[in-house]
Amino acid sequence: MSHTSGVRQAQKRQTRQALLDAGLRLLEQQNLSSLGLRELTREVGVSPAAFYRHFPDLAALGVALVEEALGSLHGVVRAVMAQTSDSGDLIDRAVAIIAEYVERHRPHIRFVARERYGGVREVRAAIAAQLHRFADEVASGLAAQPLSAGWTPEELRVLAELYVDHMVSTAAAFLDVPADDPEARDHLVHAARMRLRIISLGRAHWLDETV
Amino acid sequence: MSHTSGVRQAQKRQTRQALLDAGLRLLEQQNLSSLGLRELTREVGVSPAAFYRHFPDLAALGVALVEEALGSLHGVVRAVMAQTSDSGDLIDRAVAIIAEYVERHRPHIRFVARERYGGVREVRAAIAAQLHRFADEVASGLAAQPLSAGWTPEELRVLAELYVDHMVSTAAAFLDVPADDPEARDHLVHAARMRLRIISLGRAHWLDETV
DNA sequence: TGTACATCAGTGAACGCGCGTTCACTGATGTAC
DNA sequence: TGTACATCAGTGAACGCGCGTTCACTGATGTAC
Repeated sequence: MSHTSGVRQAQKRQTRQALLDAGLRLLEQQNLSSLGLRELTREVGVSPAAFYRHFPDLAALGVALVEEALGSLHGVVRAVMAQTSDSGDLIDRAVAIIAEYVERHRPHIRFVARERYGGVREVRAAIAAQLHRFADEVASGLAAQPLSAGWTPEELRVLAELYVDHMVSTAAAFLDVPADDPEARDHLVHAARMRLRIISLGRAHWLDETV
Repeated sequence: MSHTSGVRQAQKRQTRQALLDAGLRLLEQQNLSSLGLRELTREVGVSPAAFYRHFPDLAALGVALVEEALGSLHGVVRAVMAQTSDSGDLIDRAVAIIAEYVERHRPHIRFVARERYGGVREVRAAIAAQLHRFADEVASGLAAQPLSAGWTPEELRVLAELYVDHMVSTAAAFLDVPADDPEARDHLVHAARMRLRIISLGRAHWLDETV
């Protein structure tokens, strides 16, 4: 029908996606820098040479996986930050959202945790850029809150990074919880909430100190 | 002279240490799981087979590097925690100590950051065990402080983990600062202090909430 | 002190293996008329 | 609609290479007497 859709184009996209999916699957057990090109194409069921029709090398596939893993989280972060107050309710909801996101995207999150300080420069840079964007989004969400009156932009930025750090280390902690251990999960949820409350309490009293 | 010293024993230790040193050097640029045994022994100047006189495989060498990297930090952590108050002074000193430790053990810290969620199970487990011990040490240091009156052991543990998390992510951030950029370094020191102050403020007001 | 034997850290050659990349190709899809 | 040519995703064979591990060995160090 329409020449823009294109059977060929659709099939190519399909193979590309199969490479990404198989890569993610194989990367649950290993590093990107130890993943083999032949190992990957074998898993997909195409010839090794076919890989080059989609990516110049495995680093480029890794960068694409970063986008897949974190791209859709920006909307989530902005939505959470748009909610009004910093009450206990909001904290509980934020933790629940992180926990659920990790559970539904476990391989993606594991990949990001592994490669954040991993051996492939391009992938490290892509992850750092995404986390930087998260901090931007949290910072501008914080700036809109009444509690932030009297804070300099630099101070808000530091606070935002603290929240993002907390989000990352909480997500990484959830990775270690087996899917069938709700008790350990609850324990982690409880600890994450407490940590967030401590940070938020510190935030509320920050200006006391200097006045 | 003494049969316990032993020239042979000393030479063996020397080669073992050369393997560890060369490993650390090579791991500045790559993962443990992509480090080659032949690559390592070539760097040291021994035959590939010589490696097996010291370690069963590269994972065991990784575990030894974890001990080398973090073993000596426990004394430092306990010393910092033994100091009396949670004043601004103490925070500044703690941050300075982290910054200095990272600067003096850059390759070790980089290795730990890389392999914390890396591809080698034994090494991940060794790092997790060390961080667990740090949290224990911080928790028992906190318990001795007057400010901790009214806290349950579980709450103190969560707080300790928050401090350890902060220590880890601060150390990782210092890794990205080039050695010849004191301005970026100062910026990081400032941000790390602020984050620690926010956490400590939250700690000081924790009991307000539930009273 | 001297001698005869034991230990064992390190050697060097050999093995089979899977790797990343290249290349000319095939045949289904797309395009022009 | 039908035909002739262009495009290009995927093939399969070939390449040279470095890998981890094994093995019988060598020769300096250690030990017993």
